[in-house]
Amino acid sequence: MTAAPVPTREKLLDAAEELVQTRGYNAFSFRDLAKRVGIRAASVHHYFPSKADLGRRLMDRYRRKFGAALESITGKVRDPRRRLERFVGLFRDTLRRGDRLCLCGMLATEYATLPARIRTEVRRFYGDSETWLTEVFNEGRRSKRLRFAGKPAAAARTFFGALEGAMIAARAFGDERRLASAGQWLVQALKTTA
Amino acid sequence: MTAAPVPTREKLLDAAEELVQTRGYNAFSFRDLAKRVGIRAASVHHYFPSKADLGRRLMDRYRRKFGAALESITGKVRDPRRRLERFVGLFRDTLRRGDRLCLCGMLATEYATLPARIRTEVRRFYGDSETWLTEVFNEGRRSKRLRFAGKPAAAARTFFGALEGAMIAARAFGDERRLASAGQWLVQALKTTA
DNA sequence: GTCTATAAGATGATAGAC
DNA sequence: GTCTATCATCTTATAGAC
Repeated sequence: MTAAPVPTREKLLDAAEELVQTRGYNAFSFRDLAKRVGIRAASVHHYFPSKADLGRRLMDRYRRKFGAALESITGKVRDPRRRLERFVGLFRDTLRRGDRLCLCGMLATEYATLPARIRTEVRRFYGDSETWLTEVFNEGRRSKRLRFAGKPAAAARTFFGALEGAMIAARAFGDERRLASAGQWLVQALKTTA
Repeated sequence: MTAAPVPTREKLLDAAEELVQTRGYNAFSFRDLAKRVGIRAASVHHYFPSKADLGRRLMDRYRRKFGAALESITGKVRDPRRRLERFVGLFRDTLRRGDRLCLCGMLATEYATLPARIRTEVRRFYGDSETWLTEVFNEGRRSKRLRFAGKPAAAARTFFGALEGAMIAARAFGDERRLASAGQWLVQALKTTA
């Protein structure tokens, strides 16, 4: 039994993902990236013609992976309240794996400086996440497991944004409990709000 | 009656503030900054020896200005719920003034790349804001104008982080209603949560 | 696929003239 | 205070050898 070798392209995406999640798109270079993978900066261009292209592929892959994680939750967990807790768990896992932020939150903050291609991917990630959450809030209201005022889509956006914000603060303070606490507070509020 | 001329130092801080709030600390240069003020990049060093120093002064000034705005709210508005609405209003005003993010939220996202001096100022901003909000939540619970589970400090952190996150998304979508909607949702939840 | 070499420009910062 | 000149380094990207 031999482990399949990781293609250089995947190694590059993995390393770039970590760099963007921790430092940001504007704060890493092809040099940084190449060094981590053990090749030269020029060789990165063989896989990704430009930095903008790399950024777009990165966000695209991240969105797909996140989407798969959401599908997994949908398949395994029925209760809307517990689905939200699992959603929070995805953010917590990301933060724990090397003080990373959500790639989407990082890039959204850098939005004004991003190439159009990457911007589109960022918005798509918001769209996917909010669509999934909206469905959870819909089902939660129907089954009376979640109580909240207003439209489910508004609750979904607020919930998602609140986690992004909590994650950013949690990393700045080196205290992951800030994220967990925000998640608990939000779910608690959704149990009891009229 | 002649308007007092704005000293170059203030002009630099104003221009830098706008640049960091929109583009980020890592995405602006002394050249960008100097060009906006009408001097050369080298001259900026006369006022701020290094970029790190500029960043620190910037965050310090921003924190003081924001603190003054909070004091003003405290002096003018009694009702805790309305104080929260005014707090949200500060974020909305910032976003409207040229699609700016909260300086603190921007720098917190870039935290991993920041000099220690700036990091300290970022955490101080969180501290000040959360302290003010905690007092509002305390008073709100006492007067039964705000209802929420858990400690006031936890509610304060979640509230603050949620606005930071909503602001980031609102700018990416070019839709300030995303911020207003999140603010309303949160305040609404705080009226009715057990 | 990876390299070296190179381009053309940006970056933060300093020295010293005016 | 502001400038020009300069530095050493980094940046994204391309051309062409191996």
